[in-house]
Amino acid sequence: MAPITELTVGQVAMRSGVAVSALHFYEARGLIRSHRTAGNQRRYGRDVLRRVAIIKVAQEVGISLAEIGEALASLPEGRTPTRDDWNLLSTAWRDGLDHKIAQLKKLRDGLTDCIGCGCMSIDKCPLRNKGDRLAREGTGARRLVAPPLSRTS
Amino acid sequence: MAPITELTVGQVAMRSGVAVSALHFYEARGLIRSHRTAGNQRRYGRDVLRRVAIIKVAQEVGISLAEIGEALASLPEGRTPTRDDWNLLSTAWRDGLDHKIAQLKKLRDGLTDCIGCGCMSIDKCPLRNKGDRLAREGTGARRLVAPPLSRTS
DNA sequence: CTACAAGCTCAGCTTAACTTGAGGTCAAGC
DNA sequence: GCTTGACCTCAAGTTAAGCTGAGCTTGTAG
Repeated sequence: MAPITELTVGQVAMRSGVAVSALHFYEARGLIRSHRTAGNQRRYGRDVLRRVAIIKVAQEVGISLAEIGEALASLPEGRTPTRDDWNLLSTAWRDGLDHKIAQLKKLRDGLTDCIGCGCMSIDKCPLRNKGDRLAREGTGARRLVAPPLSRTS
Repeated sequence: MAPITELTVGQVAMRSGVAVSALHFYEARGLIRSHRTAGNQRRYGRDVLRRVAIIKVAQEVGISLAEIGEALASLPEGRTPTRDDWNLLSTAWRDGLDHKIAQLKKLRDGLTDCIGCGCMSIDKCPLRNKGDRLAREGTGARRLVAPPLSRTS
């Protein structure tokens, strides 16, 4: 019982809930891959659905596409990823999330005290100092949150 | 012992750790205010330092400038904000932060289970469904994280 | 065999949050 | 009185993460 192995962009879009244009975009960024039919149309393997699902989930917690791309790149290029492959990835992100949660908690707990207290000089305030990494990260727009997750690479 | 009440952009930049251009930008967005000298140069009151500090802190937790602006707008325009004014503001944000932390925790706890289990179809997976609000939020770039905080207005 | 939906590519628009640069002014030291 | 550094304004560039539309090709259903 050979399952329907190949999916068109439209099908992937429908099933994953992301727009076709977004899929094109992810592919251009190397987050997902496809091969082409004789008529130059994209065909995706089934695992693309899971990849896309992960992309969405990761984005929701503030991980940038670039970082997601790095993580996904750690998955085997040739074969379909096993459960272990995925778990490795999710474990790595768990650490990042833990860190982020801790960060947010500290901010929450410190905020009320700190805002009113006048301690907010750059050097002394714990709130300010925590984010110093973010302070200088190249030019252009800064990411809104996402502290660099620990990378496995 | 009259304290140095007036600060130049450069001084504010140095003390707050943000670039002069960013201060201009915040001012254009109405997040901070200044008056001008005879020679058209900006002069800031001391409370601008705290405002800027808050802007930075809030940004680190993923609050957009627009939302920060709204919150800061709740501060009294005329007089220097009292401690109570600031506390009101921080309390409002605390709720947002609490919500966000809870969200992140649920994600973290669900991630490892969910990624490997194949449940990630759009309809069934709790991870996917949680973020549905974010899925359609106008055109253009989406914010990376920041679920709309409860506004006081 | 002819519509018409679905694909394809490529260029350009969008938002957020700034930065950079050009071209000109202000102020303080020597 | 002049030079130098800090300011000023305004326009345009930058990144991320796509969306939109034009113009053209594929594929499939009637």
